[in-house]
Amino acid sequence: MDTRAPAAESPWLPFESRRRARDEKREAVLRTAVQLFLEQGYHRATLNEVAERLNITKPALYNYFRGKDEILFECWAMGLELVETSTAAINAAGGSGLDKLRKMARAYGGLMATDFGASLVRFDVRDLGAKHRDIVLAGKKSIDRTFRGYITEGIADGSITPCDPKMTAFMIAGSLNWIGHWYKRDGTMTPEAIGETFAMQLTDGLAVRPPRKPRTTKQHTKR
Amino acid sequence: MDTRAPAAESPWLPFESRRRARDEKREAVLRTAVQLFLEQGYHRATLNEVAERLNITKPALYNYFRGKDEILFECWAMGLELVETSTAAINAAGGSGLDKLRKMARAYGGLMATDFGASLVRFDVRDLGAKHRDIVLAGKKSIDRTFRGYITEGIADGSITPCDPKMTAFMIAGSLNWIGHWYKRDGTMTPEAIGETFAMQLTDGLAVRPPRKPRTTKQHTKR
Amino acid sequence: MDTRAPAAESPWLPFESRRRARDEKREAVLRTAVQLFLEQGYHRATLNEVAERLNITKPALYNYFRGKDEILFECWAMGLELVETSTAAINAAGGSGLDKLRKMARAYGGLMATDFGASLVRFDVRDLGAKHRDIVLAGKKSIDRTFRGYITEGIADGSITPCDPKMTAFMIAGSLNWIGHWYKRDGTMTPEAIGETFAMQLTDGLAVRPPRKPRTTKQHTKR
Amino acid sequence: MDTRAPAAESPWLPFESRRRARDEKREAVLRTAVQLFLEQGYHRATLNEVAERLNITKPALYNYFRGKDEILFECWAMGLELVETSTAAINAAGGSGLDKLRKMARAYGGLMATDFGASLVRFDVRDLGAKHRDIVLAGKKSIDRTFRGYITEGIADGSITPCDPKMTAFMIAGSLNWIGHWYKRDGTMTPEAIGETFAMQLTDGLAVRPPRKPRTTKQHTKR
DNA sequence: TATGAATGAGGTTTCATTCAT
DNA sequence: AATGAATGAAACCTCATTCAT
Repeated sequence: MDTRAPAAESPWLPFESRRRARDEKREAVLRTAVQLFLEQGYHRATLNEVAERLNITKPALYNYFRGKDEILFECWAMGLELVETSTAAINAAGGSGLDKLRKMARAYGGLMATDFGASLVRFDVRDLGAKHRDIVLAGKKSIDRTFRGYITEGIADGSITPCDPKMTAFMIAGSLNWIGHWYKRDGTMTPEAIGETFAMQLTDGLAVRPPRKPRTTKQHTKR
Repeated sequence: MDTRAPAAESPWLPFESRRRARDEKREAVLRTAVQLFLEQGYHRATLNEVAERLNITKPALYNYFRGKDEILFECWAMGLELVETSTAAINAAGGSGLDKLRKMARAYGGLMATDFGASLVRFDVRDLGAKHRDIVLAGKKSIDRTFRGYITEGIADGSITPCDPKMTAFMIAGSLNWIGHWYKRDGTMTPEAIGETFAMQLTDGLAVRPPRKPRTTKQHTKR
Repeated sequence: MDTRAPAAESPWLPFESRRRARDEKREAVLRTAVQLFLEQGYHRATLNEVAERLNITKPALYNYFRGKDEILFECWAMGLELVETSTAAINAAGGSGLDKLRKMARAYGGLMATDFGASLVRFDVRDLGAKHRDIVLAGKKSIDRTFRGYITEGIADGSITPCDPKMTAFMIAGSLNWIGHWYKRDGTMTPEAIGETFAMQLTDGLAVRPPRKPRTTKQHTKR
Repeated sequence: MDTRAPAAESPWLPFESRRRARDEKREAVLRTAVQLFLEQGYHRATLNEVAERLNITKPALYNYFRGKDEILFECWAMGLELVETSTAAINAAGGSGLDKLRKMARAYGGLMATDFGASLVRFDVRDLGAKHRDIVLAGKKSIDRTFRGYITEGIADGSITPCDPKMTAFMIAGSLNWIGHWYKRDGTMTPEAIGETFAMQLTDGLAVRPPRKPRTTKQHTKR
């Protein structure tokens, strides 16, 4: 019942603004849904409650999404997009393999403390339709390839100690993924700090170290 | 398999053997269920299919378990038991903090490639009743404490480079937990090998290293 | 069958009428359910049959009630309301204790020949949830208190022969309650007639009688 | 399997005693069942719990009864038998219609405070199979006829004020039946006392009274 | 675009009952 | 006579989804 009349000046704006309104609502649904899905788990969460939290009714959701599993898919899509943005930036910035790996760990670790980021590891691809599932699996594979790629690169350019890239990627990514499971927003560390810590410590063992002088004093990252 | 002749000698054996039969069946249910739950996810898996795979009918399951969620709980309980057995052995063997941590990583990583081990990280505690949930959460907390304990010990005894035990434990355990998500039985590496690899690489960065001479030949991490 | 034309005049009516429609349906469910419950007994009656009789499907019932036992509770609530209405009217009208008791017997006895009235004595409180059960028990207690109150009043004001109010109330109410068990709608007596008969005969023995002259002709109870 | 040899002296006794044992067990089942049925209601009570209370297992019950509804029927049968015993005694003793009615009220009222007596009014004939149901209905009808008969007799012999025997019987029996619903064993009045009170008060209004002198002092049963 | 109402499908659970031992 | 195990039937309930308005 919005009765303000902008229609006079431009027959086009209302359409635009209407579309924008629509997109905003769609996003609102998504943000609410992802929270609920994370809170209660996809299966226990009901569309009814999603709707309730948005002060609308269940069928209204179907104006924005084709069904529950499409909402789920979009959560994943958002997460994947965030990751891709990060990797694009990292690739663009260049640097050694180790550099990139560290940046990636930092970024990805941070994302894991995010609703849409956590979606990547807290939801179950088997809840998706075949088509969507394939897309998501492709996205996850791509992330894995990114990690492995940086490691391989690093080994090649000498910044990373030789190792099995596949296993090492699993190790690092697994460690970061797990953040999505234990991170609580009320924790003491910010997502960035966690990403940073993990990035350093995880890659510390991998860095090719310059010959050290006999230790005299302890000189360490933390503390 | 038990071919010892029963009834003749003792009226007591049949009772024993009956109880054994019961326990065996209970275990069979559990093994079938955990596989199905892992395959399809707890919510998609139906008791009907569990029963079908066992060539019995659904209500027969209720002879062994009080309900679906009790089956789920027992999967967890099995996993926790396995972990506890491992830690007990590790503690009994003694050694430096680093030693223990490595052994733990090896054992725990190996378990993650196991059905009941994977239960610890693939299922959702919110699917349990309040009572069972508390037990499981306590168990998980205990595992976390074990990891942290070994790290703290190691720092104290000088075998581990000082670090934040909490974050480090999260890192290591997370990395190992992730095995439960990606490991497929058809993979090329045995669970033990994976546990071994992870154990070494994860703890390598933590080990306090003797002063090194300038590198001449490659003699890296993997020892 | 509301035939007043709605939508033209007011955008508000449709809402009203919709709400009314909803209430009417809820009531229809209740009337159908109470009949079925009385016919077959609460446990033998299935929601499926309730739904069938209403030409809807079972889950549709859940739009109006939270579950089978809530329907049961509402039957009771309807019955209790009817009784309360009666007692309110009786209290408002005033009169001697005996007067009130007679009116109450008449009204209550009549209700027992009613679906919702019979609910009060034909259903089992143990089929209710704890909360609802408490409400119903309170309601029953209140009815009992009403009977006893009238008797006590009557004794006090001299209209009723002294007696044990508790036992007498049990006696009278029990006698009336039983109507709910044997009354069949096809019987020869109307509910009102039954109420009347019971009211007179039950209270006749209680009435303080004026000294009689030696009986010469039969002039008894039935008046 | 029983190899103790009492057989020598009498091949007949063991049979007798075995049958007696069987009957005793059957009765024990019945007593336990009727209690449970009254406590929880027929449908909520499970054979499992009946068996548990008897320290046997569910299938063992089937040695004594053909099924749950047969147990229910036997409860009724016990109740009916008790009533019939009473009426037989009353009839044998003779007396006026009023006398018999009073005795009957006393006896029947007392029975209602009994497990098997309460069975007559607390259970639902629709839970029985058709055959058993017919038997029970016949029994209830017979009880009704007995009440009506005494009343008719009393009217005929002048001991009871003329009235509608059908309604009066309903009234009296209903009042007594209700005892089965409210009587709790821990109450202050014994079953006999209740029967007595009800018998007197219920029939008091019916008795043809001798001309009374103007009341001077209150002289009443209770208080 | 949003809603109330209704549906279909399916799942867990309970229990009386039977059967082989 | 008694048991453990298993079954069949059915009931309640939940929820995503659709449809008419």
